[in-house]
Amino acid sequence: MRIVVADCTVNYAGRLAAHLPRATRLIIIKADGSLLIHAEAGAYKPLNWMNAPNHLVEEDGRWFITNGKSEQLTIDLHEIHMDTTVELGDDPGLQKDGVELELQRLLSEQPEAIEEGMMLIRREYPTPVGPVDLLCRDAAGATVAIEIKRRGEIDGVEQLTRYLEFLNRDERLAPVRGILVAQSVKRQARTLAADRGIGWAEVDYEQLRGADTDILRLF
Amino acid sequence: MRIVVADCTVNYAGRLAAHLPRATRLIIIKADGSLLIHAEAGAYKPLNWMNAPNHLVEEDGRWFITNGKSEQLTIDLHEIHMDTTVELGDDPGLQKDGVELELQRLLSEQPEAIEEGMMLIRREYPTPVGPVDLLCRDAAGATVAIEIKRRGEIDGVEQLTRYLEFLNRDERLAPVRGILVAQSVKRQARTLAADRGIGWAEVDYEQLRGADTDILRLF
DNA sequence: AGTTCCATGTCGCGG
DNA sequence: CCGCGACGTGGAACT
Repeated sequence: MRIVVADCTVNYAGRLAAHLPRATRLIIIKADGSLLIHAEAGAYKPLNWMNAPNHLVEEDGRWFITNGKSEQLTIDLHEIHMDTTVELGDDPGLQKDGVELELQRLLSEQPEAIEEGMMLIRREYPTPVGPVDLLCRDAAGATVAIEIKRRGEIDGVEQLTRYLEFLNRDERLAPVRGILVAQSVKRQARTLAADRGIGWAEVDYEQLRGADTDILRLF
Repeated sequence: MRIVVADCTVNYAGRLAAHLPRATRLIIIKADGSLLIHAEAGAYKPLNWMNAPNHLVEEDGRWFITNGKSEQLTIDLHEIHMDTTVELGDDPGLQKDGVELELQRLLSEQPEAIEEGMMLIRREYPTPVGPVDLLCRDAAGATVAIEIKRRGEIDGVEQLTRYLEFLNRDERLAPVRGILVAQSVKRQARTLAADRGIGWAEVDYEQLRGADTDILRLF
């Protein structure tokens, strides 16, 4: 990783055109070639960047970075205040915990946590407007579409509405009802869901994980 | 801006829980307090971060960063390879050109690029649920609401559906039909649009811009 | 402050 | 490789 602090002017042409007037900025070039330009303010998002893979040509005081998708970045370096290269090595990577995918995995293994007698038909059941998180059969034998969110908000209800619209046209499945499942379901989402005849349920992530561990322990 | 390269272990607890095993990484602390942790690979997005405003406490070999939203980041510094502070100063900011707004401007000048005989009534036509990008009249004299996106996806159809719902209550305009216009319209968006009786059209940005230049040349 | 919507979104997964 | 949806989405504009 090469770390440069320099007075620079930057131009980007690609998905749009962008220009950075002369100022002092931090420029990072990573081992894979990706390049970031950061300013003093505003976290997270670089002012300008170029993702790997790309090609960097350095000629006196000017860098040209191009990639295969006809994007081009030009950096004019007026004055260099720092130019260091450090070896970082591979990163073992981030371990996340508590996101939707994990919730989906846990619930697909314990659909009865949503409702007594619920059984999984299929995870990621495809529809013309996208896959339903879980398609289940309830205790009475009726089909249930389940949308899982970390936080249950209005767009979760909208999404589920679209799925139900299409699922209910399939004679083999209809009638299909829907349940929005989340760690917490907001008031507005509850209201809209109720209005559309869609159910909702809150589940406890820690408890699900506990049960999951218990299941593992049986084997 | 403080630039640190160090062997570190990181833990984040907040919107989710995340853990970074020990490895060498780049840590940036900006003037506003925001903190970024970058690895050798993967551009743009930091492995972990903490946006300003936040509070940093440094005690031997360990940093605690907390913010008002009960998010917490802990960094254990095992070995520091670099620790530099540089003064960057204010950034004049980025000048952008050529996103959705530009597409809207071009199409408002060339509505016939969407459909033969189309004429502009008004750009950013207001409704109770937000402004419609373009309100037009077609060759037959009927009102048309046009939603412009760079990429036509499902939420574009949803947005247009909401506008149409309200526009069609206005007797002076009704009946109003809708067209989703984008550089490319995805299959799912087409399906949903068709299902709702909404049209879609793809336009070529470069071609529009070319035509725009030609128009300018006439004057 | 809360909401909505864009983004050079990025990222990761599944077909 | 493309399509599709989540994201600690971030960030800006508007109410």
